[in-house]
Amino acid sequence: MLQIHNSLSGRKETFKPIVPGQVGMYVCGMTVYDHIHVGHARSQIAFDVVRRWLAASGYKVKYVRNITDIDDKIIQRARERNETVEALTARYIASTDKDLAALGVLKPDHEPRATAHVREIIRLIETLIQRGFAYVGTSGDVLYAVARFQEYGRLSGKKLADLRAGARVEVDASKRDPLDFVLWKRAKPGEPAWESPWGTGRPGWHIECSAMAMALLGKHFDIHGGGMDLKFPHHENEIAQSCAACDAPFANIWMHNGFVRVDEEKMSKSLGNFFTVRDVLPRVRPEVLRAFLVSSHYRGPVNYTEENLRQADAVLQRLYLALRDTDKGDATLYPAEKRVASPLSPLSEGDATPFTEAFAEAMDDDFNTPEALASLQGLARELNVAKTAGDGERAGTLAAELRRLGSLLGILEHEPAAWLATRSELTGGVPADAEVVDPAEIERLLQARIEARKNRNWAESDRIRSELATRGVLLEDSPTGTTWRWK
RNA sequence: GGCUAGGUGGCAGAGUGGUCAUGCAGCGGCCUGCAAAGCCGUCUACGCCGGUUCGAUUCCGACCCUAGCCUCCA
Repeated sequence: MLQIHNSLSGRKETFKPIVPGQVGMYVCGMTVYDHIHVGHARSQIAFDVVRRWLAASGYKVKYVRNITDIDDKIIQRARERNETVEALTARYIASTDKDLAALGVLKPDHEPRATAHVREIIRLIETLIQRGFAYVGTSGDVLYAVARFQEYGRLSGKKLADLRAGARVEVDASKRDPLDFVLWKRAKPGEPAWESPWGTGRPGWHIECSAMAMALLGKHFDIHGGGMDLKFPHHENEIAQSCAACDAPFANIWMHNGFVRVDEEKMSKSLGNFFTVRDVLPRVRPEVLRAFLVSSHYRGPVNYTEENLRQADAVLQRLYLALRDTDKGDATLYPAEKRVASPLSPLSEGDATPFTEAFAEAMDDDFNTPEALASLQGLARELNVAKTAGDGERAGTLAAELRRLGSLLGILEHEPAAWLATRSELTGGVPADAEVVDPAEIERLLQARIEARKNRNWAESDRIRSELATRGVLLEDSPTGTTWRWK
C-alpha cells in the first residue's frame, strides 16, 4: 500500500486515486530564461521517480509539467540580450529538454505553455471576478482578494494576520490588501501582451498553473508537486484560485521536494551559488548526478559536494561491476527497445522476489529511494555470489531483476561494459575528454604482461601494471584472463 | 517575530520502543604469484535536559543548533 506524505495534512496518507487505476499528476516546471541548475534537476528527478513508481504499481499516470514562457524575468532577460521573448524561451526550452533527457527524466505526457493557454487563463480570471474573489485594482491590474478565501494559508500553515505582520512595505497602492496577488498584469509599452476584458496585458504567474492544470487534469486531480519554495505563496495561491473558481478540492495530495544545498545553503539563483546541469555534466556523468540525487529522501535536504558525487559514483560502480558479464551473449535478456519501454510498465506477479518486495516496500513508504537503493545493494551481493559459484542462470535472473529495479529509479540503464569503460575525472581517473594513450599501445603492454606472467616474471608483470595504472588503466586478472578498465 | 523541515557512527544516508540498514573509508580473514573485483567477519552512532516505560536513538515536554519559507525562486 502506497503511502505519500501530503503537505496539506503534514502526514503520510494512504494513496487513493480519484479514479481507480488512474493518476492525474501536475508538477511545476521551469520558467525558461536560463539553463537549469542542479536544484531544478533534483525536483524533476524526484517527480520522475514518483511517476515511474506509480506506473510500476500499475497506475495509468497522466503526467503534466508546465512551461512558464511569459514572465517578468523572461521579458527582462530578453531585453538584456536584445532578442525576442520567443527566441529566448525557445532556446531555453531546448536547453532544458536536452539536460533533462540526459538525466533520464522522461518526457511528461503534456507540457503546456502559459502562452498557449491565455484564453483559459482569462476565462478563469473572469470567473473569479464574477464570484467576487478578484477585482481590478486602481493600476489596472487584476488582483486576487486573499481575504475572501477562507482557507487561505492552509497548505503553508500560515495565518493571514501573521502574514500581514511579516509583510514587507508594499509599494503597490492599488492593492486592497498587501497580500493580494496579481492575476492579470497590464502591459507596459513594448511588452508582449494579449487582449483581455481588462485591456492588453499578460497573466500573472500563479494563475497559469491553475488554468493549465484544470485544462489538462480537470478541477480535481490526484497529485500536485513542486519544490518546497513554491509551497508559499505559489501553491497556496493556486489553491485559492482554483477552489474559489469551481468549488472543487483541486489537488488531493501536495508533494514538495527538499533543496539542494551548497555549503549548507540553498542553491539558488538569487544567492548565485548554483551549478547548471550543463556545466556539471562534462565532469559528472548524468547517471552519477541522478544516483546522487536519489540517494537521499526527496523531502530532505541534499548537500552538493564533490565527495558526495564520488560516493554516488562508487555506488553505481559497485552495481555495474555486479552486472558485468551477466548478459554476455544473451541479447534477448535486455534488448534495447525493452529497456526503453520498461520504466513505465507495471511490475508483474512474477517479480515478487524478496529483493523486489523490499524495494517495493521502501518505495511504497513515501518513495524512500535511499532504502530502495540499499535493497539494490543486497541484490548485487546475491548476484556476485551466484557469479562466483558459476551459476549463470541465477546470475542472469538476478541481473535482470537488478536492472529492472534500477530502471524504476532511472539508473543502471547503460551496458555495464560501456559504463565501466568510460573515463571519469571525478573519481581521479583520466578526464573523459583528455588525450589518452593509443588503445593499440595498451593492448601491446597487456600482451607483454601476459607473456611475463606466463614466465612467472612477476617483477616485469608488476612494472607493466603500474605503468598502465599511471595512465588510468586498471588491470584485473581472473582465471579466464586479464581484463582492463579505466580508473 | 510567525510558520515548516531537520539534527544518527570517519563520511554519506535509512530506520526502529529491546536482534542487520546500506554504500564508501578502516580493520581481520578467504581468494590471488602479488593485486583488482568479489565473499565472510568486525569497530566508532543516534544534539542537550527532563518525563513515560522493565527498557528509548525511537514516544512526550522543554531547550540548543542548522536550513528553508514569510519578496522572485525547483
